[in-house]
Amino acid sequence: MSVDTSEFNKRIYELVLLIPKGKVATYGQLALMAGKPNGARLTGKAMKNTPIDMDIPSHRVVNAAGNTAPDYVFESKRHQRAMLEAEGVIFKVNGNINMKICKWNP
DNA sequence: CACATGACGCAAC
DNA sequence: GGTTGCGCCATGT
Repeated sequence: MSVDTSEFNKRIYELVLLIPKGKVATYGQLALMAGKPNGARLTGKAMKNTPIDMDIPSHRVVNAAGNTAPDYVFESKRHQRAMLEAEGVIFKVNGNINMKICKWNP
């Protein structure tokens, strides 16, 4: 267990908390901000490790393609898409998020 | 200790 | 412009 990983996850959570409503961030984006240019996969692991009990809007984190995560990680059913839509995130007809508009730009 | 897997990203086809 | 393959880091078997 590298201590660095723990710090990384912590940063990821902080960043996710900073994602404004109606916007979404990509794994690569968060990973880059957290100090891991190529740690996109680590971001995913970090999220998976994050208990939904917290106030972390993990549903605002999507992949670069604007595709939402599988339902099994969200114990709260497949709410991710619904929640995002409720927050104003625009989904394209194919089911992907319109990153052009909804991508978080800090 | 080596191989396989994963809420991924980007380059190439 | 959609699809396929390889690469990235960390963890699990």
